[in-house]
Amino acid sequence: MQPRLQDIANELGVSAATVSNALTGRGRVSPALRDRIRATALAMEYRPSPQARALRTGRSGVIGLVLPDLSNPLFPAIAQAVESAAAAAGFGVLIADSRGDTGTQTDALRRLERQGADGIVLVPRRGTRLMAMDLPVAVIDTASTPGNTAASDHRGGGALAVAHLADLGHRHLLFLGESRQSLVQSDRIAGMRAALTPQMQAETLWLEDGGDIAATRATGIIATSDLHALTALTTLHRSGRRVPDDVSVIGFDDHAFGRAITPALTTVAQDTQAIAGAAIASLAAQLGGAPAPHERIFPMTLTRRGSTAPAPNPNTET
Amino acid sequence: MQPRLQDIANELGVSAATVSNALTGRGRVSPALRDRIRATALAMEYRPSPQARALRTGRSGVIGLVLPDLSNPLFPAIAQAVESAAAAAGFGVLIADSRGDTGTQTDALRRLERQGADGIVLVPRRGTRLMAMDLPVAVIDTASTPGNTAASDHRGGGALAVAHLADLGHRHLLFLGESRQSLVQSDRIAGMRAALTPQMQAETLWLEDGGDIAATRATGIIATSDLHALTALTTLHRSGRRVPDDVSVIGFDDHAFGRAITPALTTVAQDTQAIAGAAIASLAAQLGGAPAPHERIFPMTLTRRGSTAPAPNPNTET
DNA sequence: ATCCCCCGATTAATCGTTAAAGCAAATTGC
DNA sequence: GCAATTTGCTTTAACGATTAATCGGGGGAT
Repeated sequence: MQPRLQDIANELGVSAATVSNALTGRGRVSPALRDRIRATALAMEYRPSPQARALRTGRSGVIGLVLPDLSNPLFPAIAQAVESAAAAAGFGVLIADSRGDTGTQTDALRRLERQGADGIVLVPRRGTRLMAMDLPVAVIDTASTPGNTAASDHRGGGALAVAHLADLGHRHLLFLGESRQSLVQSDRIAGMRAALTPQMQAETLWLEDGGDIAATRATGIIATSDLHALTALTTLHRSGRRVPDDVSVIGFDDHAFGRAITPALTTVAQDTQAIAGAAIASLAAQLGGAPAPHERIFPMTLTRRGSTAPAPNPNTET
Repeated sequence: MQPRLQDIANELGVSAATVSNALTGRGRVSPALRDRIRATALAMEYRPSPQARALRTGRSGVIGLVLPDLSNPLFPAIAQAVESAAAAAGFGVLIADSRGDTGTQTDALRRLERQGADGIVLVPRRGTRLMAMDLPVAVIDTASTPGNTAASDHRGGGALAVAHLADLGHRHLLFLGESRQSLVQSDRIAGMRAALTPQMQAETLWLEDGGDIAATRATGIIATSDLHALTALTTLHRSGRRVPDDVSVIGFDDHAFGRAITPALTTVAQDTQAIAGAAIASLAAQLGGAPAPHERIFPMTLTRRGSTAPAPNPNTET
């Protein structure tokens, strides 16, 4: 059986309370005894019972992570970052996948609460209305979301992509989104639009409307995600246009497959580490009694790979 | 404050133990009182404290999930399936990402144990040696792994892919793997090899060795994952070979991007739901005192999409 | 020498739930 | 009709940690 606090106490002829004080460093224990206690605790491979500690202190050391859909390539990166930030802060991470549905999302939040999570990191399903919870919550979405805690500067990211293509001499762009409902996507496209120079023009194609990517005459395509960039890239290939020779393509979020394809995908990435860290820090602060820190926005970075190149000579076009 | 068992007891003038018995249905309570108790518990929105229950019963209702790498497109699907199977069985899921490293994997296992997981679902890093744990563990890997609990029939999956190409008249195949160390990959390729008909020939290319995919004269390529299939597909496109007109390509695991590309990727998928369900069932059985059920192997299924077509006419080749 | 204070430890009370034992009343068996 | 169960509920005692309250004693100040 696992040794308990009392076992260590018996071993040294002291009380369990003293052992607790020595290990947590909170009470008053003489330095000499403290060291002896720590040494024997180590020797006996003592592990405090998380359940007992949780019961007494009201803190489980576990936070919940609610994601819209793990099978969407966008989210595992966030999950990974949150997990590692949480682990670094001494928290475990309970996951819950809301599978797209906002109802399931509510269930997931309730379930995590029931399971004793100390706080929750929520990546909200689009169109979610935050319900009142008696747990600290950190929201990762966009600056446009009320109650948002940490997010990337999606507009700035969009601007980065446009600036990159502008530098390469592109004048005619296509912005590729999937759903107008997604705040992240519309923020990115808003940023793109705002960064256009007077010499440039751009059209926007929403995949939810249908429409043929290959029909465009744009020389640069910026998709709101790597997934749609991939669609663009393969569709273009198939219709005989070459990437990046004829058309340049940029994606978002730096998914693994972007490096697996030929040409590799130029992409605008989030600093998921920083965002996850900020979310966890916000929870930790709230748990420590501090008010929720204000929203933090992190810049995105563009990674240039093979899918972008200087615009083709206009003379050979038309 | 949350109502406690005692609060409900006071409300009805009974003892806390009776309330506990009524709610869990374990002790002896008259049906009439049981219903009254349940009704008031509902009315007072009573939620049992997971920590107190865990402390008393020694069961936390949480299982750990250890994955090699969430950023690898292969694993989120498994995570999602495990999460939903666990939720259905009333378990929460604590995730831990071992980030490739076997050392981190060991740490992750220890951490989950410390955090009070009742059991663990482990998708082992290649080359992992299972250490003895005093927790029930379910392993999801391959039938070739000693101690495996649930897995796909990877050999059978490989055979399916070969049979599909054989049906389409392909005679010369290329098998594309990444690492020989991966049991999953080598099992899949072994299955492919075994399914070759006498008229067929095949070469194997391991990406860890380097080598040019486009250099092959095979008319059918089977990659051990969608990711490598994607590499093959785009590399072929780039070198002027058309998919599926000149070369057919098959991947594994049915990742989301396989449907986003043009042509959509024919792929061999695992029944992740069934596997996750079996893993959770195994843990539940072990927690219930039963011996670990024997290994379960689930068939894979091939989904035909646009990347496979009849072999080109040999006359036009050469 | 006396008083006081603070250090260093102990005691005891909780946290909320459940398992086991106990006990009176109601029911059964013969 | 009386002993033997069964029923329905209560009491008691943990589970393993934290923490407020307490207490003895050594040392410094007066």
